[in-house]
Formats: sequence, C-alpha cells, structure tokens
Amino acid sequence: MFHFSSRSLYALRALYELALCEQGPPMKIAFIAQRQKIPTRFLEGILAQLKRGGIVESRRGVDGGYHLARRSQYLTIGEVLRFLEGPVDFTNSQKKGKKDSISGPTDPFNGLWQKLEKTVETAIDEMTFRDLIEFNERTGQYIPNYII
Amino acid sequence: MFHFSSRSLYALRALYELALCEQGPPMKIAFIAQRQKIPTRFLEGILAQLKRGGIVESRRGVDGGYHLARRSQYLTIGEVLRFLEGPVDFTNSQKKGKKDSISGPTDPFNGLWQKLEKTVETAIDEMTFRDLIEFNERTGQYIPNYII
DNA sequence: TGCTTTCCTATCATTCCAGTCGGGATTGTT
DNA sequence: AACAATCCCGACTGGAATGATAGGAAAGCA
Repeated sequence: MFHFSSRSLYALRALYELALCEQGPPMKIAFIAQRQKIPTRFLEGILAQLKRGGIVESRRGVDGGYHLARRSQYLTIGEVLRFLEGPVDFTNSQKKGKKDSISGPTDPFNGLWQKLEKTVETAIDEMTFRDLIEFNERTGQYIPNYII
Repeated sequence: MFHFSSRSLYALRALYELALCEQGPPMKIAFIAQRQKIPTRFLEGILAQLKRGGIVESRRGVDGGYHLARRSQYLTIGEVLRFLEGPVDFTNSQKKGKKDSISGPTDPFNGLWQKLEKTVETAIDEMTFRDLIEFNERTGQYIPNYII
C-alpha cells in the first residue's frame, strides 16, 4: 500500500540529479533520462509540469536545459510530492466535488487518519534535497559518479 | 496522496461495526450495509474476502451473519490494511515480477521511504479495534445508537 | 536559415477501481 | 420435503488513472 506513481518517483530522482549539479550549467532532459533510466519523452512531460509548478526553470536552444528554481536547501520533498499528488489525505474524500464523502466528522477512524497525515507530512516537509544529498554522502548509500 | 481504496475503508467500518457488538449474535450483511451506508452487494464481496483472510467468520442460513474471528482487542487496523492492500511500501517496486524496480539499494530516497514505512506501520499496528472504540467513547466523536 | 532543445497537445494500451448482477450453496424452521 | 433467509462465487462493466508515445510548434543561437 501507499505507492507513489512512477511519475512522482521519476520527478524526485530528476530533481535529485539537478540538485547534485545545481551550480553547473542547465542540464538536458536526455542526460537526466539516461542517468536515471527514465523514458525520455515521459520525463519531458514531468519536467514541464514541474516548471509550471515553479519548482524548476528552463532554457531552450542549444545550451538549454533545466535547473532548480530555488537552491536545494530550500526545496523539500514534501513540496514536490504535494504538488504532484495533491494533499496528504488518507481518506478518499476529495475526488472532485464528491458531496458525501465516505469519511466525515462522524467517522470513527478520523482520529487515526489525522494522526497519520500529520506524521507523514512532518517527515516529508522537513527533508530538503540538500539534506538528502548530505545524508547520502555521509552514509555512502548513493555515490554519484560525476567525473567531470 | 495516500488514499486508501473505498474497499479498505468500507472493510474497516464494517469491522468496527462488528466490534461494537462482538458479544451479540452474528450480524447480517444487510444490517451492516445499512448502518454504514455501504452498497450491500459490494460489502458481500468484502466480507467474503475478510473471511478468507481469517479476520471474520460467518454462519449461513436463517440466523446467519458475520462476526469477528478474534476479539477486538487482538485485531489491529494494520493487520486488516495489510491484508487488503499489501505491505506498506512507498516505492512501487513489487508489481508482479518486475525485475528492475525503480527503487533499489542505490536509490537516494531509500532512507526516507524506510523511515516513512516504519512510522506508518507502527501507527497502524499498535491500534486495535478495541482501542478505537474506547477512544471514540471517551471523546464522543462517534456515538453508536444501538438502542436494542 | 538551420540546428538544438524545450514545449504543447493529442493519443493509446493497460491496469485498477467501484460497483453490479445472476444464480448457486447452505442452513434453520415448519 | 418445502421454504425462506442468508451467505457464496464468478463474471462483467463503465470510468478513471497510469505509463507511456508521437508530431509538431516555439525558442534560442550560430
């Protein structure tokens, strides 16, 4: 249970890649796609969406590509996930104008859902991309091989 | 994000209903369906599944119906959710024999996913149906009207 | 003008989801 | 045995989400 869509996981990995080289020149879609094994045309759409959300910026043309709109210590995982997947909500109440939600104030499980939502939100909102990079550098879980 | 299926939410509500009257006679599908506003035929299928999972038991015939297989203080929310929705897993790796999962030991997000999984699992596994009933009785969030 | 690269829109196949349906099997009562 | 209440089983359907793919338009630069 609780799976994220491939779309979201791809987005996070692409952003991680951008964060790793945030001082370099804009990074091309094809490059990110190759490094993270993401279907190129699919990644196109994802990055375009992230741009509309103000998370990345882009330049077209020969030396174009993408870069983060903010520095990585100001971009949280939570913000990205919330933008792509909507607010954290364990019930399925907000499905486009549903009048009578399954859940509600008289739902005996409300307390539990709220507790869970709060816990998860805290966890993903306090983690920035910079935190992630530093953590992985320390533990060596993920070694980027940018031998440029 | 993180929605449970209607199926799971219905199941939890049905089980809650069974837990409320666990010392009484077996409870009929139609009765549960009416009290919790669940489509009757749909609930049939859900309860059948819960029976196959050893969570409820049933009796057929005139005075038949469903009851919990265990007492409510030994049935956790987590067990039910895990049975219906599979193990807690924030990546989407286990989709029926996928060889190269998107996530993996070199995924920079692994640490975060594992932390989240642990947090959520703890929360849902330490909450039994009895706990829930007691909590709702104390706070008055959910007042059952069994005037029998 | 070309070349590169992002950007936009549409399309498509597959899977999941919520819910329905028809009919069959089992049990208790009379 | 007949009957009624109830659970049991599998097929089916309409709609939405998912994971892409394709064609071409627009922008930037030489």
